[in-house]
Amino acid sequence: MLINEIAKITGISAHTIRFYEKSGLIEGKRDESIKTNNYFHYDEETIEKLEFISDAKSIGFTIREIGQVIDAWYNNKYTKDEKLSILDEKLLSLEQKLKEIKEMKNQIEEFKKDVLNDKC
Amino acid sequence: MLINEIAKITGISAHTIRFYEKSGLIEGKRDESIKTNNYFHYDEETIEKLEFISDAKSIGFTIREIGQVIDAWYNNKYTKDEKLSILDEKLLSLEQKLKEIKEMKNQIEEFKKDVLNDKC
DNA sequence: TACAACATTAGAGTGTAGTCTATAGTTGTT
DNA sequence: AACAACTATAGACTACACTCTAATGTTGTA
Repeated sequence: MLINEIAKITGISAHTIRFYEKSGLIEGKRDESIKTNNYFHYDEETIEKLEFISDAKSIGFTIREIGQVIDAWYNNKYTKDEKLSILDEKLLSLEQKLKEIKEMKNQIEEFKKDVLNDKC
Repeated sequence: MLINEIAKITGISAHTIRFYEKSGLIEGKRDESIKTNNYFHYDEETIEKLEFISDAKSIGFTIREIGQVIDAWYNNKYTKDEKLSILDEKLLSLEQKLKEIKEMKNQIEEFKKDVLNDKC
């Protein structure tokens, strides 16, 4: 797949995909048998990664954090223990986010009560 | 309270407090009886607001969103119905965030399984 | 073969949310 | 009165995450 095809599938613009590539989140391969151009080719795994990136961004992970998780998932940049420790750290921060969001829900429910009771 | 006192209490720098003030999230009052300076004075309510801002930022609300909630909570910029509708909208988006975070937790659990089973 | 549609790169520009600097004036202590 | 510590304002600067432009080259269709 060339960049525009994967862009269409994922709904992420070619510009942004190139930005993610420069940021080290994904990696296209060049077809060495083709000498006339140096187009990048992307595979199914890249689609998975881009979908993960969208999800992770939407919950507030930074590019750097997403890169760590992707490396822990796909690459051999880390040992098994390092991978597990990165993933556990992310799980912890997700727990924390869950807690914060639940607290915020309660607080906004309180605001609602105040509004209903004309207290503000 | 002057700016440095409220900064110390909330742990938010005076610079950032001024930035929030310019952004319309909080509002200091000037003491009209003092003619020699135009220092801003802040009250307990501003501390509450700043603490809310910290919490809301941490779960990914933008300044604009935080401003809406603060206006729905404290100001008479909106009618009762408008206030309730803003707060309900935020509750919905928090529900959505909860869902996304739970899904992400599951996905990272899957990554962990793959790492444990040497599948990546 | 013309030419639209695609590809690459470097680098500029945008919006958000601060963060810092410079300048100038004020307050409180010695 | 001197001086440190505070205050306000404007505007410059930063980091992040895009988003776009320009220049240049390649591919596929009429």
